Formats: sequence, C-alpha cells, structure tokens
Amino acid sequence: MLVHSSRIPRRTDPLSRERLVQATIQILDVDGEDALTFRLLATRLATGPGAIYHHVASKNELLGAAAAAVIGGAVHDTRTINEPLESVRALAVAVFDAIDAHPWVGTQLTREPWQFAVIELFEALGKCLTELGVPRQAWFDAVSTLVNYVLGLAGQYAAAARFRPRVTDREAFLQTIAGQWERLDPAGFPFMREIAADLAPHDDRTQFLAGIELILAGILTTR
Amino acid sequence: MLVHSSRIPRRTDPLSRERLVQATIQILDVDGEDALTFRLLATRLATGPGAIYHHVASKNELLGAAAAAVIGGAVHDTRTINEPLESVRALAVAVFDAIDAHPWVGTQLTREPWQFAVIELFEALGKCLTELGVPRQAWFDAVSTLVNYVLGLAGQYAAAARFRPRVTDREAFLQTIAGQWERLDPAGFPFMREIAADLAPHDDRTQFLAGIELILAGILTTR
DNA sequence: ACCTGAACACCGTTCAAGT
DNA sequence: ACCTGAACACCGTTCAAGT
Repeated sequence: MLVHSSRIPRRTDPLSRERLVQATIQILDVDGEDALTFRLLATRLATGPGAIYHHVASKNELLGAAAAAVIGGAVHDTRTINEPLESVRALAVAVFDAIDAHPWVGTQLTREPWQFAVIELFEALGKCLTELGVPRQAWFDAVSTLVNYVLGLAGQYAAAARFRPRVTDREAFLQTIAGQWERLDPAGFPFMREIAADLAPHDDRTQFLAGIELILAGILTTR
Repeated sequence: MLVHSSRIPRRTDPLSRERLVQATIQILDVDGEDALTFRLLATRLATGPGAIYHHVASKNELLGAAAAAVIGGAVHDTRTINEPLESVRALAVAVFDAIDAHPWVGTQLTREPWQFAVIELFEALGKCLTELGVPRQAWFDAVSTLVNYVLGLAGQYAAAARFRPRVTDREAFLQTIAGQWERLDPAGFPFMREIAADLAPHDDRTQFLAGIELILAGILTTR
C-alpha cells in the first residue's frame, strides 16, 4: 500500500532502538502477535534480520520495550489527578484501555517478572495508597494485590482477544461461551450454569472496575 | 537412564490422550517449558511426532489438558471443607501450591480464555461466595475478581520461575531485584525505593494469601 | 484405526563479509 | 560502527506410506 511519489524518500534515521519499538508496536497492533517476526520487522525497516540485534538483544527484550512504551504512556497520562481514590480508578482505566487497544500488551506483561512496565504501575498505584493513609506495613501487600489483579485481567483479556480477532464477533463469542457453561454437568457446575446468563450482557470494563472497587474496599479496612 | 532387564517390557497401552498428558506434565516439570517439543514427546513415548496428532489437535490443546489436570486435581483435593471462608483460603493455597510445584501451569492459565482449568476454579470459588451470603447480583463480579487475582499471580509466578530456574537462587534473585529498585530514579520512583527493603524478606505464599484476605474483606462489604 | 517419519514451511539467532 | 543476508539449528504440523 505504498504511495509511489516521484522522489524516493530519504532514509533520514538509521536504525535505532526507538524506531524498532515503534515498528514493533505497529506490527503487533495491525497484524497481530503471530505476525511479529524479525524477518517482517526487517522488511518493514528495509534491512536484514541481523541488523536488529545491533539495537536489541533478543525478541523478548523488544517485546518488553514495546509493552513498557504503551503502559508507560498510559500511566504518565494519569499523573494529573490529585485525589488518591480517583487516581487509582483512573490508573486502572488507563491500563485497561491500553490493553484493550493493544491486547498483545496483556500477553507481554505476564511473560517477564518485574519488567519496567510493571514497575511503573507498581509505583503509580503505590503512591496512591500512601496518600490514602494505608498503614506502612500494609503497603507492599496492598499494591501487589492491585497489580496482580490488573495483570490477571491483562492476561485473560489478551487471551480472549487472540481467540476473537474481530471485535464485532464479541456477542457471538460470549453466546458460545455462555452456551458451553449451560451445557456443563449440572451436578458438578451449578454455579457456572447459574451465572451463564450474566455473561452475555456483562461489560468487561465495568466488571474490571467493580473488581478494583472490591479490592479498594478491602484495602481501606486496613486503615 | 533406562534399566536394561533381560526381557523387553511390553508396550501395554497404545498411545492415548491420557498417556500424552502424563508424559507432557513430566517433561514440563522435569525439563522445563522450553523442552516440550513434539519430537521429544514422541521420543519419550517411543513413537513419531505425527502420532501425537491422532489424540490431540495441537500443542495448545495438549498444554491446556495438562494444566486442567493439575488445577483440577488441586481443586478436587479441596472439596472436603465446609466453612466457606476457609474453603476460599484452602482453594487459593491449593492453586498457589500447584503453580509453585508446576510453574508452567501459570503460563498456560494465562494463554487461553475460559479453559477448563479456569472454569473449575470459577465454580469452586463461586460456590463459596454463595455460601458466604454474598448477594446474587454481586456474584459474577466477586468471583471474577478472585479469579483474575489468582491468575495474575499465576502469570507472575511462572514468569519469575522462568527467570530463576533453581529454587536455591531465590535469595540472590530477590537481592538483585531489590538492588534494581534502589537504583531507580529517586524523583520518579520514591515508592519502589521505599518498598525495596520489603522484597527480600517477603514470602510469596504469605503475600498471595494477604491479597486473598483483602479481596475477601472487600467482598464481605457487599453483604 | 493407528502409527511412522520424512518433508514442509516456517522460526530466532549467529556470523562472515561488506560499507 | 553499523549493516547485510545466507546459514544454522531448530520448531509445529502435514501427509503419503505403512501395519
């Protein structure tokens, strides 16, 4: 889909880590997780696959950098709010929306422990808890609960996105899952059958935020 | 490491899905996630890689079945407890210990949405919430919060296990991470630096359960 | 029906050779 | 110093041929 102009555009920048990360994000967003290969990346950047290794040590590092760019952006955009409870909610929404827009981020966040994207989230949520008056000895447990919850959603959401590539199929997809729940063994799975009716009308974002509220309510009991 | 007996042991069972899953679990446990290839699996079962496809559609399905076997076992072993709060805690511990013993399960749980292992967990935790007297309209959100939290831990724990293959390195590993936190930009990461001292002495299992308590406290506010 | 294993269509990564 | 791209050492999966 290249537009052929009369003059060939000059390659202004040589290869750089920054350009690699941008091209990686674009491939992951547009073409999907499976499409990201060093060969495609090299083609897009008009070079050979070996060149990439001059700026990044491995594919894993590149994925981590791409996820950190997205999450870092989402976290930084939330820096303005002062009220700590609202700030936690805004951070949660920002991360949810970032993963909604880039489901591959959810996959990546669960692949490497203590990667930079997670540390940024930890810091931002931790700051809110200190301001909420949560006692010092509860800080570590409370933040890690929030972060684990967010990462759990991230993983599930990304997994669901892999299975349902087109957004428009969402309703049909949920119907299928609900149908599976209803066909589970009645003796073994009464709860799932009961809850199956809630699946189709539910909204992921609302449900995610409901979980944040539950955890916040629990955290506030430590004051 | 085969013991050579005078008579060649008869191959009693042909290949079966059950045997495939058992061999898969053994390879994942003993040799690690990266070691699981259809070629190795075939070698262990004294057959060719193509034979596997007569019992399982893909590597993904095999991984899902292996994870469901482990999580299903952990959940079923917890079926005896009657008091619902204790039951939630016991389920959380069982899943934690299962992932601790088989870190690859954590990876797998985050790879496919609504896989059977997750449904079993959903059902078991849901049952407890109904018995706790949580109102009907809060069920879905409350269970999914617990499950997301557990899966978040699962992912992070599995990721950490991939980075720290030997259990004995745990202390050194945590020291390294804590050191990284202390070297973060003081202006940008005051919370991480403050909390760095908590990392080395912390116990994953205790912290995980602390999170369960926080979420339960939040859930109980809905009554 | 089930198994076999060569072959296919890929990967990430390395490295000698170029500029 | 950075790039190039062929080559290496693998993968998951398929499929014609066997039993």
